[in-house]
Amino acid sequence: MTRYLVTSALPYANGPLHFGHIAGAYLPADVYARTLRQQGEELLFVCGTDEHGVAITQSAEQAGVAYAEWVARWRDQIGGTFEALSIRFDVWSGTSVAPRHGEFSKEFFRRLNRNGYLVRQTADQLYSAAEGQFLADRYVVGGCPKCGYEKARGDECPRCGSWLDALELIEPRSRRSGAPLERRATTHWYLDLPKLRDEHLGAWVANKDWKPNVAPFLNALVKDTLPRAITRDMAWGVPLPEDTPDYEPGKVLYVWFDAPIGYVSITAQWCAERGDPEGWKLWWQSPDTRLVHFLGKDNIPFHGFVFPAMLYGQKQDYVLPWAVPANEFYNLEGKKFSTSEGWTIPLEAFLARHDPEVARFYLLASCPETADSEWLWQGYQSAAGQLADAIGNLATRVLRFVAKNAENRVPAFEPVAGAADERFLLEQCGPIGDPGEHVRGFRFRRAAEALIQNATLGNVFVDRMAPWTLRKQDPERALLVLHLAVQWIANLARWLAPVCPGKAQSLWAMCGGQGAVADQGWPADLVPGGAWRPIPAGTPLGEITALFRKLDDTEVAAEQAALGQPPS
RNA sequence: GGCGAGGUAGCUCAGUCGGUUAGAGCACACGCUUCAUAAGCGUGGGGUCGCGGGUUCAAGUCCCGCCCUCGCUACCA
Repeated sequence: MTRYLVTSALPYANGPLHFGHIAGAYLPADVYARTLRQQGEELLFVCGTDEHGVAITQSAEQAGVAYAEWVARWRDQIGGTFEALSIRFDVWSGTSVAPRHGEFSKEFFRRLNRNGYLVRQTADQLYSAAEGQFLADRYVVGGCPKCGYEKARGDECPRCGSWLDALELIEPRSRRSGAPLERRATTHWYLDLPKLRDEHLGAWVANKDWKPNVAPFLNALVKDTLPRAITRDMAWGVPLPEDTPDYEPGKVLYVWFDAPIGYVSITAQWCAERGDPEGWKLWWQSPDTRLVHFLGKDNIPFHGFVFPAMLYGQKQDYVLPWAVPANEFYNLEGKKFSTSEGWTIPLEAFLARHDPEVARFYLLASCPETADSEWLWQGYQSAAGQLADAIGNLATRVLRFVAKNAENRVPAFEPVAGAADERFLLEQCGPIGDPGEHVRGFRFRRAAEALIQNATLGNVFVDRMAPWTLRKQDPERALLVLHLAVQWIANLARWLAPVCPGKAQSLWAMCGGQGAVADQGWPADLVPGGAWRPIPAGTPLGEITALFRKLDDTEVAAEQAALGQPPS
């Protein structure tokens, strides 16, 4: 049986997440996972923080905190963000704490080496004796060999724009400490991407059905690929296996290499916690698995080529990604999100004034599927209005009417007497959308539209039937109509559950539904006489409340005005 | 510089293999309705499809050139 292994790009444990990240790699994945699960699929949703790398060591040192504590802080902080937004992984961990992460990473390295996909190369790099480490190009400053500018960076000169090799800089020094640097030879391991491409990955990439915004980019990348270094001289990370030929201490696996292996080790953690230490193999090495990587476009090279190459190079029947729904970038009111400049929406402030479930809907409805898109406060206002007017108001107008005129219970339904009205609802009030189909096709904006479309269909039905008129002229028929309307709203709750889980639960309960709405399956058989009516006749309604609050213009103006204020 | 993506209604965006009069939502205008969160339903106005040329019976769609926006350019994850 097919099973789905869903991942979201591991966030780097060095700063907060903002709505741009959420809209790109996390919320769509969560909605996908919830939808498929509600449709009965077997699915595992894994994520955790990416916790190695030099950027983390520098930030931790600057903060005067041990590396492990620094990443734990961000792991908890980011985990809290997901929790607040109801983004729920089956397992949330991190690459420095998943119990077998080091073991898996070393094993990946060993097998790649044994299978002939690693090469060693020695090259000069700039070494800081004062800091006791080699420095990445971007952490080096010095004189530009082209224009003489004194503060050129190791990768690029900000004045003349030339591309630079850090070794060409005049009097190179550390950007942080200003300490002078020396050339020193170091030997590193490289992943032989050209070889992996020629054996299998090139054809795999060329034949895969990528999203149209991904295919040209990825094919160009694969064509020009070079071997890529996978080790670094530093202390924080997964050490090289000691049984490596010509082993030298002091080297760790480069963070980009061990990070995606986190998907595997975190899966193994979940399995082990359930008493099945070898269960990860079923998820990673069975042809029945569909591996789905959600990510932002910055991660396309890794998930579309490099990590698949690492998996293939194991020769252990690892599955390669089945789908890589890569989203573009998400901006805020016309500019990039920038935490340092205050051009962001701080989560605590947002939660104090707004509803995270409305944010989920709006982020989904505006998600950067095919092109960059943006958060607009007016758009958020409009989305809240759509939810309140189309869904919330449909519920209250129908349910309050039932409460007043039908003893607050789901009225009875006579299939024969009600057949014409059922047919009218399902066939004459507009096309029925299926948000689930759109979600499966990674068309999240369409899924949000389909949700509203189905709510509108309910409103059309109520308007055409006018139960307030029928009540006086044909009370029995009015009850049939109300029965159908309540059942339709109960289905709306089921469609809504992956996007706004809490609201959907409230809506379900208002209709008299028992248990968790996410356990009620997906609406199906929406044809006259079909089994699409989930609530038994006679069920008492739950408490009826307004589901969604709308924003007025002054709130929107205040939010817009708050942008760009540096964080206090 | 190189590579890639994009430019369609006031706003956000669809538009399949070239094929009827270029679509949707929001916003706006008018009408209907009064059950409901001043909500709902219906109708309508609104577009030189970035600019110029070409191919074709036919171009938003294919080809060439130009303008503009954005991203990447690999040891930053």
